[in-house]
Amino acid sequence: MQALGEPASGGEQPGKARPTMNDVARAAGVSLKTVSRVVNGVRSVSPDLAAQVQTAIAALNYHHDIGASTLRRSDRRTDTIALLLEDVGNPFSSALHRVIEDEARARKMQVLTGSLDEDPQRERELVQTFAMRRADGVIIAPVSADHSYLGAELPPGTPVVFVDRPGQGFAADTVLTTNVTGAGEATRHLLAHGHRSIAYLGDHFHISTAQHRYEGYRAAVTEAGLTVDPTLVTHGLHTAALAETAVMSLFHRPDPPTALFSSQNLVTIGAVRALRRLGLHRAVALIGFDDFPLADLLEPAVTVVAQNPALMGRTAAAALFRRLDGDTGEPGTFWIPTELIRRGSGELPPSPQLLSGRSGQPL
Amino acid sequence: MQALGEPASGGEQPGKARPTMNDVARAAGVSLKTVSRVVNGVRSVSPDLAAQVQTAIAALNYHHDIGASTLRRSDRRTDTIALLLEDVGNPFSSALHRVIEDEARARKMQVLTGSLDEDPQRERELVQTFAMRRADGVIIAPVSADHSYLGAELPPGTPVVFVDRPGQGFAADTVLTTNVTGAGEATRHLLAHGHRSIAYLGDHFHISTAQHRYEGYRAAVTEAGLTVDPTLVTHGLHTAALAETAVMSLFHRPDPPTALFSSQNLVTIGAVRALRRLGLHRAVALIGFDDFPLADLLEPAVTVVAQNPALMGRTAAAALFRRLDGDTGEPGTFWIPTELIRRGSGELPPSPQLLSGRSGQPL
DNA sequence: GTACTCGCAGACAACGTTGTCCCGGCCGGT
DNA sequence: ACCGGCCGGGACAACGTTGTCTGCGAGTAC
Repeated sequence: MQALGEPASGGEQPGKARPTMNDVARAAGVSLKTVSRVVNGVRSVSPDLAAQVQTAIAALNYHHDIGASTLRRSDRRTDTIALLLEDVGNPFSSALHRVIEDEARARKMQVLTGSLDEDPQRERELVQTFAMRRADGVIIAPVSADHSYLGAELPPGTPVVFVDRPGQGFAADTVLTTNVTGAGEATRHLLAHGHRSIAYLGDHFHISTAQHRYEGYRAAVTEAGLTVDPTLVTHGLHTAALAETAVMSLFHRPDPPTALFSSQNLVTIGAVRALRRLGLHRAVALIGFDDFPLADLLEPAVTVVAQNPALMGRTAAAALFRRLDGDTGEPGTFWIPTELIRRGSGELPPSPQLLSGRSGQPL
Repeated sequence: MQALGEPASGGEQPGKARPTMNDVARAAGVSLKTVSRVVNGVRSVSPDLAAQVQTAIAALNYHHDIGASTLRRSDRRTDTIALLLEDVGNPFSSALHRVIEDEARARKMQVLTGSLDEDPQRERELVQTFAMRRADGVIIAPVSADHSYLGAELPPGTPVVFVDRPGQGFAADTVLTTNVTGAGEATRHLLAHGHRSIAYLGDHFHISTAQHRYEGYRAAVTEAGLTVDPTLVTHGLHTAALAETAVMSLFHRPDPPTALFSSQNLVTIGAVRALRRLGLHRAVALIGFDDFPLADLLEPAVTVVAQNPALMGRTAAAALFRRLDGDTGEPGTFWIPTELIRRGSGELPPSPQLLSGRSGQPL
């Protein structure tokens, strides 16, 4: 077996460390600065000299040191953007990550990512770390309730973009889903199919998207001339398991709802599980906020209000790059629309069985 | 509205750039080196001097520059690890990413990620980029057929770990799923339920995991005293759509299989879609390699051979860190076992309807 | 023919930090 | 009282690169 990490090809002095521009200059018989010019593609070097330098670079297997370069350059660019997400492992975050990586690649920039896990402390730590690494810009799906710290942490002029949730106390471009509108549309869709008793299943209420989705639900119910029944509203459902138990208990009451609106992915899945266990999956209407893979293959297929993470990511990246290119206009908010995808679960009519339950018989 | 990116708090000279250790030293009335010592937590500084320095740091809002620090330090550590994945947006890759981020965090290291999209060229480019950024170590889910270039690209001694697939031409620690065994177990499970005609649905055959999973299928079929029917073997199914059409055509023949083994996530999903469309989802047995969310909520729930991306990621990170800590032993291969999860689709018996099809009637 | 310009290349300093060396003072032992 | 060792702290150089300035030779306009 080959020795560990041993270079396969030659071209290097055995005992020496990596070659520097100085070594290349010596080997090519030119000055250090000329090597620098060649490496940076400055056109003023004569072609034959440039060729000499290239030969020496290849012969010595020279590698440019971006760190040293960044230190010396006047613009101090690291060609790095910092990306702070809820959890790089979840589908929404990783979809954002992917498109932002693609946009960054087009500008020859690299992406440093970190997961926040709803922990404001972690958010600050990561911003600090990325600031020490001199990231050129920061895209944050914020978790903290106060972002005024960004002013002190980041060098003045560092572009920041908030995505998915608004930031507080720091003016920056912001990319948001039309949460109120989307949740309203879902709720109205259920109302239009005859439902009058629609339960709301929400994530922690301190999360701004959860607040807005609840607001959309509330507004739609109120517009329809109904009042929101507080016993049909649940907040704080952060996992599928919590959502499942919440839905189970909803249907152990004498007057269960005939439809569910769930404000988030995992909650929707928990709701599906609960309805299955109760045998009510064909009886209770369900619309979930945020699409998820295989929603179309469930029985019934799940109607959702789909977000557009790809467009959100592209928009956030574009906003960041515009700032990096020197735009210093007022920060703006970009609204990314949702799309109601009808698949079946949201089009179920109110179940007579459940309605009869209202007259007294528990399920 | 607040001006863009304007610092909220004071403590900085308006026209000046970020303060350096020199500024802090002047403000604290100590030498530059003492500031460095305090920042690096060297214990030999007297407590009161250290306090003075800390005060100055806070007053000036000083931020350490890791780039300059790295350049000067003798060990040249950047506390960065490079992670090259198939696609940071797919569930398997992002699961790996997440655990590796967590392990890195425990060592105060950051992760630079990039997606390869099955493109060997892209793999080389990213390795080059990350080498210029002097990543301390590299974890690669390889795509290239030849990794001897790593020897020239990376500084000698840089630890490399291959994950999910083996690397070629460069000796390094490797973390692999037991693909042959897992695929064999799935196939034997189908055989044990009476199936004699089991189709294999595979990804591009140049992908090593696809080869190994096919090998496990082939071995199990052969062991059972049967011969592999080449018309039941399909390679090159890289998307769900391709898999769907492949399965459709499998069942438009007079002697369709009674069971399917799909070698990959998207292929499994395509197969499920096809069986649904054919109305055969309760008639044809199916086992998929690699688990996926909601597999348990489909009808019937999908039996899978689950991989363990979390354990793979932890193992890869641990191997990398061991090298960073100085271990120079022979590189090894770590095998991560699979687990057969019985959910229903893999336990269906051969369908009489399909078997009768064999005597002549097309479906 | 001279002066001016322009293209090209090199010498030198500097980016912000840490490694190395050295100095001054304090301690304890004789 | 003197010496040796130790410890806290500072001066200086260096990491690998690029910005700036200067010099040289050739081309061009008068």
